[in-house]
Amino acid sequence: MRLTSWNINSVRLRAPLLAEIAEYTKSDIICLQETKTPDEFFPHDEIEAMGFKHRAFTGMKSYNGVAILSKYPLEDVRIEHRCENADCRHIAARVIKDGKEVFDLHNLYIPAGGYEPDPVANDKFKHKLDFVDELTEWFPANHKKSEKMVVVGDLNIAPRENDVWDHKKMLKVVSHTPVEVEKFTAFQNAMDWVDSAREFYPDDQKLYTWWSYRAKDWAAADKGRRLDHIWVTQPLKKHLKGHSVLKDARGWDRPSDHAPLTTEFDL
DNA sequence: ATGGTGGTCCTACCA
Repeated sequence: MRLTSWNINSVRLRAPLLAEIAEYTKSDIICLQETKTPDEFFPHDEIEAMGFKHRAFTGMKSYNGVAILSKYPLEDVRIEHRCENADCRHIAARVIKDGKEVFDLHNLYIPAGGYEPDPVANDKFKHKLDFVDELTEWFPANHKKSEKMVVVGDLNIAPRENDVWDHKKMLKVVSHTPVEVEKFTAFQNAMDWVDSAREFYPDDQKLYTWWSYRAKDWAAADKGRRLDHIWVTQPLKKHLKGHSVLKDARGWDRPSDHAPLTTEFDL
């Protein structure tokens, strides 16, 4: 089974690229963030044609929006809200293969947090920190570490030194500040989540999933950040078979600023 | 130090 996560930055605009990515990554399941599309305009026909007969999604006009596209049945779809806010940033479903649940899948889009890394001066940064805090409490309150679970998404935090192009320069930049990393780590530890990327690309290697649109030559500058993640609970760790970032997709025509990432399971 | 780009939807707002 191959599972991909991609911040698509408009599912309507980039449905053709999605088809290429689905084929290229041979994905059975694709989780999207920033679909930016109200549910009534979700591009079902194009996605059905890609072979994803099972879809769970929640969207709104212009902002946010998450979707799970699957070749396997999805059950018990849950649309969750954090921070007493109606934003479409968390959707979950049970993935069913051969009549049995293989895992409970959670697709997240954590707030980006604005520019100023100060929760007093910047409400967006406060929202981001509060959102992560809520997740840290919510998962253990609603699930057990012994469950087979997967969390994917644009978590908008690059936690490790080699998850950014320059650790020292990035310490004051939202996405890599110490307070974000501290809360991110607490969230990860709360369920003993396994970071599937770092199972295959150790901490001493640079690994990114996002490159700014504003860079003149994003590939040459390579000032990336690893903002997107695929985590699994401990019972799934032995089923991890590989991980890759489709960096090439960042260089395709009219790209998202995020590259897709794929984890392969022997499930 | 600043501004650099892109999506949505028409005016800013978000990333």
